[in-house]
Order: sequence, then C-alpha cells, then structure tokens
Amino acid sequence: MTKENKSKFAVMGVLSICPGSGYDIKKFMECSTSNFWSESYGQIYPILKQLVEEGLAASHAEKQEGKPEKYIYTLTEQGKEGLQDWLSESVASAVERNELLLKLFFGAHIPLEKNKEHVHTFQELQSHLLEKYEGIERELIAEAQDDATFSYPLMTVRYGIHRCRAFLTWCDETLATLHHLAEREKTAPQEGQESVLVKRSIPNGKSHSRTFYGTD
Amino acid sequence: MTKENKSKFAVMGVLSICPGSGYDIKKFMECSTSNFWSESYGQIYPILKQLVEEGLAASHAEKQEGKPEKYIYTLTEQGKEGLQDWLSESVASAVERNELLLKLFFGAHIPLEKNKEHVHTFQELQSHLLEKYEGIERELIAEAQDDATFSYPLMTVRYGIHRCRAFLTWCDETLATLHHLAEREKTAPQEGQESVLVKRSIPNGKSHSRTFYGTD
DNA sequence: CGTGTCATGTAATCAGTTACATGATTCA
DNA sequence: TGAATCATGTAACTGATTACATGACACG
Repeated sequence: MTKENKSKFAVMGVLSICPGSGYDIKKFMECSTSNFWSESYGQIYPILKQLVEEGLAASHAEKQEGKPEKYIYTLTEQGKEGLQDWLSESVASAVERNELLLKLFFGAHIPLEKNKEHVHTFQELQSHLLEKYEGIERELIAEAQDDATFSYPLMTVRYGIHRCRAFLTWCDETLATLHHLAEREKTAPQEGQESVLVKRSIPNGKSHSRTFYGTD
Repeated sequence: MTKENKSKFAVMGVLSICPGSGYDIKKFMECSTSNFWSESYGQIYPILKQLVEEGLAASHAEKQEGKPEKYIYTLTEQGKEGLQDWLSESVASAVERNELLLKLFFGAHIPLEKNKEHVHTFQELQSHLLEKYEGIERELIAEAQDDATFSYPLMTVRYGIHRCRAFLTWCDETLATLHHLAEREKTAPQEGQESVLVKRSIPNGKSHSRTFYGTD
C-alpha cells in the first residue's frame, strides 16, 4: 500500500459515525476530535471528491428548509472496509515538535523570568484544558453506561487528562527549579548579559563536539 | 514581525551553543534535541544560506585533516540578539495530531484485540523512551551540579519523563478498560461484524447532528 | 439592505521530507 | 577498488493552512 494520507481516514472516520457534508465534518471535528485532530476545508473538500472517485463514498444533494442545499456524503461498503483496514494497521509514531521545549532548551540565553513566564503560560493552558477534559469526561462516562461505543472517545479524553496532570506536575517542578536557579544567581558572581551557554561554546571545529545531552 | 519560521531559530539555537557546519547541526540535533525537535538537510542548508544573507550568521571554510573541508557557521551579534528575541517571545501553542487517538476514537469499528495491540505497542514505545530519558537525566544531573546551564536541557528531559509515566499509567488503565469491554461482549448478545457505531449513525441530515463528545 | 450563518470550493503559498547528485577521504 | 563516513547541496513532491471567491437564505 502506498504511503496513505491520514487526513483521508480522519474524514472517513467521521463519515462512518455520522454521514454529512464537508461543512458537517468540520463542525464534528471541532467539537469532538479537536484536541488531537482537525482538518481545514482546503483538505476536506478535495478529499471528499477523491473518496467518491475511488468509490469509497457516495454523495447525494439534500434540500433543507431555510438553509442552502448541501451534499451529504456516506461511506460505501468499500469505504467502510478501507477504514477498518486502516484502523487495524499499526500506528506510525512520529516525533512531534515542541516549541516550548525548544525555547527552554536554550533558556540560558535569556533572563530567568522569561522562562518562568513561558512555563506559567503553559501551566494556565494545561489547567484550562484539564477542566475542559474533565467536563467531557463526565458526559462520556454517563453515555458509556448504556452504550459501550462511547468508551472509545472516553479513552481519548482520559489520555488528555493523564497528560494534562503530568504537565501540571512538571510545571510546578520546573517553576521550583527556576526559582532555585534565581536564588543561586543572586549569591554567585554575576555573568552579565552574555550567557554561560555562549561562553562555553566551542570556538573552532578542531575540538570534537561533545554530546550535550543525548544518548543514541 | 512576519510570521517567522521556527526551523530558523532551531538552527540558530544550535549555532549559539556550538558553531559548526550544516552537518554538525544535524548531528547535534540527533543526539540532543531529537525527542522534541529535528531538522532535515533540506531545511538546514537553505536556512544557513539565508542566515548569512540576513547578517545573522557568518561562515568560514575550515580544512580538516583526513576529512573534507567544511563551512563553519557562527552567529553574529545580530544573530544572537535575534535568537534572544525569539526565545523571549511567547510560545504559540499548536494542536498536535495524534494518530493513535484518531484510531482509538473510531475503535468500535474493529475487533477489540486490534485496539489492544495499538495500546500495547504504544506502551512498549513509552517504556523504552522512559528508560532512555532516565539515562540522559542521570548524566545531566551530574553536569548541572557545577554548571547551571545544564539545568535547561534537564528540564526538557524531565518533561519527557513526566509525560512517559503519565502515558504508561494511561496504557494500564486503557488496557484494563479494553479487557473489561471484552468481558461484557462475551455475555451480551453479539452484534456481529457490523459495529454499533455505524448503526447509531444518523441516516439523513434532518436530525440535528448531536455532539459526540465535545464542549467548546 | 446589511450582517451572520450555512455552504462549497480553488489558488497561492508555505513547511517539510525524501530522493537524488556530487565529491573528498579513509580504510579494509 | 569498493564501502563507509564526512560533507554540501537541490529538485520534486506531499501535506496543510490561508486567503480568496461565490452564493443561498434568514433576520433585524
């Protein structure tokens, strides 16, 4: 199988539990999968067209009262099979980029307070997310009682909750470290504007560059 | 400031602590920032050229014994300032895609065992990562004793450790849920191949589509 | 009649990976 | 001589966002 596009399966997944228009798909994702997946119209509409061409979905126009007509897409049997095949395939784990960590890694270049701010902003974000997830969790637990189907979305929310809590713990720890570092800085001789990191950089290529933190 | 490219600052960051060639930058990232950031040559070399054009870096050729010549890049004063400015800017938090969660969300479409496999694979990955991070942590703790500079990379490793542990907890929990679901399935009347999710899908657009799990 | 929402689409652009092309040097 | 590593680069392609263009319909 040629390296398939995940967006396609995201769209098929939404159609599988709720046939609808491109517009509907976007709306669905925004309220249901937005914390781990979203698509723009620029992706959705071409994919929908492609799905029909490949016989994985079928569309029909539908008149609505008081609203413009829309094209409802439904997965074909072939489409359902295709989705199931993809769902069964093992997950390709990609390394995700993290801007916060990138900034923090080079944090010695800027005032300590700035780093604290970054962590603090992240902390607030995570605590809001946690609240949001816990709200969704409550709803889903209720629904999962009589319909086991809801257990799956629930698992994804639980993932978010575990992650949020871990990040909040890390924030506390990191803010404490930063605070501790600030204490040290006060007593130790001042380095001025120029950061320590820059000073210890290797001026020419002769010296074999050292591993800064890694294994491998 | 026009929406700036993060790759550029990643490269500048590496140069700030260790001037070197494009090749060196790649190597550095592979052993130091690979769990939250990496770049390909296709990005690095054009960026290096661009940095020189913008006066943010300077390069000079350097002959090496037993190896081909290489071009060493060093940040200029302007480059250092540019980096510091970016490091001080607040972090733009983007929603990251998660293929595992996408598959799990639609997990009701496939046999329970398949979902277990996905979680189990993820579990193994996380436990290997945790081991790796803990190894790096030990090294960095030692180094951070005499050089506070290493506290920053250490924070990024701690982030990884907290996250790994949370994910491992989630894996245990989720595997238990899946196990529990399997027990239920045995006693409950069989649904056959067709999944419940598909059955409860809304057949036409008349019915206002319900929120499947979300707030907002 | 203007604004807001519903609805569909395309074009331009950007970001990023992969594959490819080249070549020096060392070592078995 | 051929493989391995060091080293630099480009071209093609894919993936994805953003901006843009269009238009129906409702409501104030």
